[in-house]
Amino acid sequence: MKATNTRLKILDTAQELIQKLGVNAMSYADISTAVGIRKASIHYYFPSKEDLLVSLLERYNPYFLKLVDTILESPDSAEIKLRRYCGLFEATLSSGEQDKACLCGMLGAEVKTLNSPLAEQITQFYQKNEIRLTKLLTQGKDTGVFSFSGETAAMAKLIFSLLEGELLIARAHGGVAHFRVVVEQLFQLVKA
Amino acid sequence: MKATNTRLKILDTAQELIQKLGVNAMSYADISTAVGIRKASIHYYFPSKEDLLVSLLERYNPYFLKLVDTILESPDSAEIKLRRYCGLFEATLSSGEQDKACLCGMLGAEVKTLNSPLAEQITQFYQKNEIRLTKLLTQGKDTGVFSFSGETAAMAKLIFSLLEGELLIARAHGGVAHFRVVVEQLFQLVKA
DNA sequence: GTCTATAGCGCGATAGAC
DNA sequence: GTCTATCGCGCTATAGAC
Repeated sequence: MKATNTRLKILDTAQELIQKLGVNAMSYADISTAVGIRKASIHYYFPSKEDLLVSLLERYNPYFLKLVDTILESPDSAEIKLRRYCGLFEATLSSGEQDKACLCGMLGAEVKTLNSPLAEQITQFYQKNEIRLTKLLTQGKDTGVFSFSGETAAMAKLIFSLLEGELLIARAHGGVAHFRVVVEQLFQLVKA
Repeated sequence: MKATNTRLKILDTAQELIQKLGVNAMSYADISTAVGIRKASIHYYFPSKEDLLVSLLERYNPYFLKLVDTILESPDSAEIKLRRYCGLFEATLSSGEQDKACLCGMLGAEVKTLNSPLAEQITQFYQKNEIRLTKLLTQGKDTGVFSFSGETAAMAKLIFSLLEGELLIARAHGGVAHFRVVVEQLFQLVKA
């Protein structure tokens, strides 16, 4: 697991291509062009495409969840924390020069074309986000900044599906403006 | 008649494959196996893959929107209407033997790999659903069965993104049960 | 309308030189 | 580690027989 520069460039490029186009439209040829190496060199680091995808999620999931944990452990109010959490998704949509979706959102759409180790990594990403959102919402209710009917865990599932779906919808229709409208509406629903 | 039957079988099969696997994982070979004809015969009806996709949306969009209009024009309460609207999505998820997402939800994820006539058809599907949801919510507010803060149009966008996202998430994690939990939570948020 | 046959390309993957 | 060269496969698409 040495972090050579080439290896990192391959991972970065593959991730960007998947977030933009999807797994099944991303190819070793695309990566080799973007990185400036030959296809065979990619196989040196990642013998099969599945190896590449597994490594991608082994890097992405902890990375993203670490960002979430940093938000959760901050001294901010629950409202600010939720805004920062939504901001992670908005940043994905508007960073770089192209519209990107969440890596696990894209992979989720195409999950029926993937093998079990990958499917489980995707599922775990969803679960862990729901758990963290549940904590965040619980804190918000306890501190009196959030108020909504229904189960907190159900609300967490709702928010996560909303953000993942919104990321995919907004790329085709409405862009960042659409995303922001929906996030503001979400706050209308949960604010005390 | 026989010709028409074959054409319909091709469209049905292509739609099911896309809803399950995505556009870029669906192939003429898959369709030919399922329908029981040869690849060349599919090209007789749909010369290029893009022709097939355009025809698919020319059929799917009016079909789905007609179902929605039937719900809107019914004498049901706004709450029942919204339940029936969500039911259209749940039926997609649980009908047949396999998990399927919304056709336009799947295509939306892979929209960056599609040409402009298709991208516009997808965008229009989103817009028309948001417009109809806005009407439904307005009626619900006017009749006193719905009550929520914020703009009605923003709430419509939120609900549509939620349902599209939930369809994709639930296939990988939680299934129909997950879907139902989220829909129930949605009703907690909008009910007066 | 449906078939066989095939063209032409891009894909993931491997062998072996350097 | 990176390269050239190549394999075998699956893809979209076309030509032409029936």
